[in-house]
Amino acid sequence: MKPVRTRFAPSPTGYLHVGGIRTALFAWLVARQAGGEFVLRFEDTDKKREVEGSREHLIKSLHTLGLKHDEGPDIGGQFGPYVQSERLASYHKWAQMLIDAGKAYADPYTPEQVQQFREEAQKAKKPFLYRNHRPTDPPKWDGTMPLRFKSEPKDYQWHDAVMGDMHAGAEAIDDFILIKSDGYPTYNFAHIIDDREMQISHIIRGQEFIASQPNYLNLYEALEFEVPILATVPHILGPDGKKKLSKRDGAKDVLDYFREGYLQEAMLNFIASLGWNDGTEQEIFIAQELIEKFSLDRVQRAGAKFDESRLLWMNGTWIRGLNLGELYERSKDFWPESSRQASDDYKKQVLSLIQERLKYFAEIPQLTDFFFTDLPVDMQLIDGNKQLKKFEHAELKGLLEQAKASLEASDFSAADLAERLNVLLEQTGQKPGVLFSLIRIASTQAPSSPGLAETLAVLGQETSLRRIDATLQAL
RNA sequence: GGCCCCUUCGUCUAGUGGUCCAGGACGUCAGGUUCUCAUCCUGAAGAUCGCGGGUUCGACUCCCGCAGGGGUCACCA
Repeated sequence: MKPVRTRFAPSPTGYLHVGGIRTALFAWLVARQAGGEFVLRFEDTDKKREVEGSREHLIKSLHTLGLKHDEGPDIGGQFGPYVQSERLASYHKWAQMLIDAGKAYADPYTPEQVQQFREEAQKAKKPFLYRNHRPTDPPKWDGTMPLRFKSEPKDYQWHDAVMGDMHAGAEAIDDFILIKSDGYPTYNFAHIIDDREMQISHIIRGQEFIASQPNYLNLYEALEFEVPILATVPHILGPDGKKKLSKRDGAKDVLDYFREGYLQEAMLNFIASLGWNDGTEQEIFIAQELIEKFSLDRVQRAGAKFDESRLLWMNGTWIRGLNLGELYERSKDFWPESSRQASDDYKKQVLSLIQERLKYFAEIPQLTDFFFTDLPVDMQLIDGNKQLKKFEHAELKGLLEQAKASLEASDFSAADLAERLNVLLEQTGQKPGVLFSLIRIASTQAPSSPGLAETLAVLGQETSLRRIDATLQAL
């Protein structure tokens, strides 16, 4: 049994979205499960499409999700370099071997001529096959023309760890380009050489490569390479459920989710369970469980739609599961401006009150602002309240005066406050819906808040009474 | 158009011939938890298993056809 070595091989052409990161996650899980290596490789053979800074961005995305690679451009490894543009000598060496064996030849046509062949095929409603135009006496390859693979078309059957048994006819095989006229290899050629030289055991990649697989098999044969285990992962579809999730259609950068305060664990859990399950009814998985339970053959063959509401739920579940100290550490960048002067201890008290209503950290400001600053008295909160609007302001004022008197005598522990609120209920003969709403609105000026007694306890006596006074004056 | 892949509640899915007039989760709706929001709990609606044939005593599960969706047919990956 060969050691398991998986790879994630993005081209540095931008950021990583949820669909891309899932392929990386699966590769990482397979490696970790087997105690193998997870390799990062940059496929930068298209210099025109390269985006400045995307290499760092890609690495950061991977690491933020906890997908640490064992070998890669930034950390090296014994099979480097891990950047295709630095491996040109290798591609040319193998290309020369193919030429010598009569299995590769120079493409004498201009791009315009090839394009014309393509259009003719299209017009005839036939698939375009370059090999139908294969030159009988190609010139010697001097590096200024593309180098093409001289294919040997035939039927193929192969096994895919996700898709199962696959097959394709000889018509799927063509003379594809190995080396472009700029001297760089195509993906089709380079990845095969790299995977061989880096001793990659599993190729886990997106569905867009399925149609090329017969070509690759043909090339493996010509090169006399062993074919790695193949696993084709279906695309994640956008919310419209049609097209694959793509940057062009506004798919979010995974780092954007972290900027909004999604937890790494939730994201990992969500992405893994999009199109994969362990056969039980378990929904929440920690990374270690994913490593233990993941298997390629339980990955769905159909593409799954990206459902953000499920991610939101999952993130809330993970937030609720964190202990307070951990939650506080993670949420530090998300507190509102108004909290700047507040102590860590105070903020932790606030956090414990909102923990169960928090779905992602970017909500913290709107959930907590009133804990840090006196909001202006908004009579609409009272006049628009379905319980309170039935009362005259004078009546409400009387109720609030009674409440104030009781609160003035409280030690402001949550227990004492709860007790006093109960007594007030009896004394005034009012329903909680009336009395509590009134006090809550007066002391927070927020449309919603955590439980009344706890909120008052955290706000403290001085602040609570000051706000109640402000409301009394407005009534 | 050729080739290839896919098709179970709105969404993610369980399901490998009878235990499925289809189970779970998200979402939605209703009720409960002394106020709001959220959590939590309970309940409800929601899939004639894409359609049509067959095989079988019996099919979501096997076979054939069809339709729909997707991928691909680049000197992009």
